[in-house]
Amino acid sequence: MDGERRLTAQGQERKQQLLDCAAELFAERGYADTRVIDIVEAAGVAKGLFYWYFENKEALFKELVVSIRLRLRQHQAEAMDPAADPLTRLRQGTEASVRFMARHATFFALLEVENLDRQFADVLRNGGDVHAADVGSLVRAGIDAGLIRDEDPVLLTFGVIGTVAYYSHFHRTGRLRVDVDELATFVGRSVVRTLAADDEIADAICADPARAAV
Amino acid sequence: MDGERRLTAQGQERKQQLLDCAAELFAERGYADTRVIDIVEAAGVAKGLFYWYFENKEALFKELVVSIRLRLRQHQAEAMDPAADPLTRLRQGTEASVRFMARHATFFALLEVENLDRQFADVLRNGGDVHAADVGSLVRAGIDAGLIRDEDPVLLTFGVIGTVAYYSHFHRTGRLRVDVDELATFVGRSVVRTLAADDEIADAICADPARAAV
Amino acid sequence: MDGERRLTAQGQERKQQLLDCAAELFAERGYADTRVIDIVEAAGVAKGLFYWYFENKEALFKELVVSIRLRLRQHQAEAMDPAADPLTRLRQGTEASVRFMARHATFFALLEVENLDRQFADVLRNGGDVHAADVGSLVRAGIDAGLIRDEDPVLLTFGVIGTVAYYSHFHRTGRLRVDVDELATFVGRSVVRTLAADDEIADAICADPARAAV
Amino acid sequence: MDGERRLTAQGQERKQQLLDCAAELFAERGYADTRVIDIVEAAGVAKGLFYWYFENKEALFKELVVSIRLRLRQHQAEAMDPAADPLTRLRQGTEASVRFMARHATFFALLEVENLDRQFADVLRNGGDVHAADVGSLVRAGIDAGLIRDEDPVLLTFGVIGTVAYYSHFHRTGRLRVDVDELATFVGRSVVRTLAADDEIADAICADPARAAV
DNA sequence: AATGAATGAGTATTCATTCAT
DNA sequence: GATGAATGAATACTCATTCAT
Repeated sequence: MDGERRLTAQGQERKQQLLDCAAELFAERGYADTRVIDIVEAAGVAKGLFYWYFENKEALFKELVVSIRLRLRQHQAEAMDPAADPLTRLRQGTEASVRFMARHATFFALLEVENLDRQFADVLRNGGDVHAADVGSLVRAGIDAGLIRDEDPVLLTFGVIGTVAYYSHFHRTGRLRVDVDELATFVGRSVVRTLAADDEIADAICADPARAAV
Repeated sequence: MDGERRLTAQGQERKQQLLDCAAELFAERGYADTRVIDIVEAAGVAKGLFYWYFENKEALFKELVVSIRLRLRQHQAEAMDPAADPLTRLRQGTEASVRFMARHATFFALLEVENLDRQFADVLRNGGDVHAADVGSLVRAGIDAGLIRDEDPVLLTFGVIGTVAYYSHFHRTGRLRVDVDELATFVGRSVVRTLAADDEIADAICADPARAAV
Repeated sequence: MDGERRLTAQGQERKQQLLDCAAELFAERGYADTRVIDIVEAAGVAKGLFYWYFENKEALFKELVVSIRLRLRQHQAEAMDPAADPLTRLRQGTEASVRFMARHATFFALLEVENLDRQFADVLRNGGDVHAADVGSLVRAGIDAGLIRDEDPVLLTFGVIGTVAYYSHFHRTGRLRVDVDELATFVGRSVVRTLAADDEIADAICADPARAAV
Repeated sequence: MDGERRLTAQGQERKQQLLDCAAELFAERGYADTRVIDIVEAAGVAKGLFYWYFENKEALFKELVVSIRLRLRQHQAEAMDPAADPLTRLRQGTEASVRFMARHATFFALLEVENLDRQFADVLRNGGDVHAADVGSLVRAGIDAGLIRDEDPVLLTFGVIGTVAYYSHFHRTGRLRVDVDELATFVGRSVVRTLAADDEIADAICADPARAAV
């Protein structure tokens, strides 16, 4: 109704509290199986208060998604050495993504709602497109630099995104029982090897010990 | 209560009809947004008949999942040359999977429910595990034959599965606008390149024109 | 539809089989919780056959009630010495009733439906009225003979009926854990004592060892 | 889930209103034939509110049963002279019960569900057991005092309970068309006469004009 | 800001009964 | 007589959202 409600500091906290409780519950049970009353009970407030902070359940979810996407992107940016070559940057971004997704596993379970619920297609798609653009420009730069195989950059781009997403998924759902560090390194190298124009380049990039610590 | 109802030929047809209608609707609108009445209306029968053939909505869904998994596996088996080396077989199976999933895109949208709905975790997980075992044994054989990089076979296996799944997903959801043949070939090669012990092997396997036509 | 269908000998048997199965199930679970399909499954026949023998579920129930009532009445008649005085006859009838109801406990659980389901009020009421008339005439004869207290015969009559019914109920439902013979004797004496004009008469009647063996 | 919801004064009223409406409807049509919507419509509230106050239809019914039982017991307690002998107290309790059950005939029709619906067996049984214990201790005291015949106290106890229940039943269902006062007096005397050790005692107790006016 | 009572649209499931074969 | 597929009316319960206080 208000579009954007002006909140006091205390109000901000309350809202964040609701967002956090909701995120955890959504991740645990999924969107449909999490009732508004579950969220407010987890936060220890009355049902009516939910609608003081959020338009409705859907709005909260979208807010959650946008915020997670944003934080992931920031994390990736911080992990990538601006001075490095595109393929190294991709490796760094990949490792950072795997780590971040493992650390916020509950959050990312949410994003997979995408596949199901048409009602969220737009928010999710939008976030995905931004990410695809980020990766895409690196891939193109890598091709131009002769580091990455000269194939359809769109296909290569989705390969990178998919690899990260799927390994994270299997890790999160417990099918892949390995250490996060090991996983991040493996996925980073895997991406490099798939993209690299030849073995030599791949080996060189993979050998580089300077990987982001985030 | 009945476990397995004995059906006449006509009954079998009716049941299949309901399964088909349901599959289409599930794919279109998702599981939750497809009501039982939608299914029976699509089939042109009365509501009560649904419960003659199925315990409930959930049971129908599970039956659907199991059947699709089964058909995919058969398709893969047919596509793989029993006489070929493991890596070639993986390439054949990968291509066949991409094609099959593209052809039955509506069906496979369903399988992604997995991520969301805990109530189906077991059926879906089970199907996934069977598949993982299939791929895993090929990967191991490939490593033994020196064709595949000597790394953790479990990680490699999930890389293959994830690559196929994600490319199919992006293709199905329209983010990847390419021809199925092109996609299948690309994914097949991509998998080979990621797994192959070195460039030479990868090139040799990828150059082989003898790919399954299914 | 047919009102009265003409049945072959085999048909009669089939019908009786359905009646027996139904009686047992009704007694176990009550009328509402016994489905037609439970009855036919218990009898090992198809659902449709039920409606060959009975108008509907309600009709079967009523038929059951009438038949049980009839048998009880016959049993009582056989137990009562035609030559005996009214109070002795009441004692004999009472004992016989208790025994019969214990023997057919499952049947009699059914009759208590009366209290609940308005739809059966008439059949049940009707049966009860016949019984009340039987007992009533004995009570009146007893009063005339000076054996029974000179009070409102209607009240006394319902006292007899109620005493039998309630003791049988408590026995059937397991609240009263005594031997049937003991119970029958006790109830018989109890009725006599309540009705008898004085202690002497009561003692005399109760002392009489000649009780029906049915 | 909530166990016991904390209610405001207004809430208490609303809940009682629903209980009252439900009691009336249950009595009129029986439990099964009273739909939740009938109850809320009678109370003039929305369907959903029912589930704010009660877990479900069954829970409301059980609450109703417990409350009626409680009130009956209080009524009996008030009617019995603490200084009187056990047999007199039984007579007083009996008369009070008959009056109370006549006054709340609609309520007591409900309790007879017991016979049918296994789902309520426990609540009802429990209430009945408490009552049986109350009566039982008086019976035993009467035997010890030489006022009551020296027979199995359990059998005698159920005789008292059954007599009251059955007379009330016949009265409620219209088979016994007498004045409540007359009925109460009659049942009281009848119980006394059945229990009393001899005529003299019975006559003495019955002659006592000091009966409870409740 | 906060409460919690009130609303009501939405849906899976049951089961007696019918009927073509 | 017998089968079992087909029908459809009937109903309890959920939960997002609103609103008076």
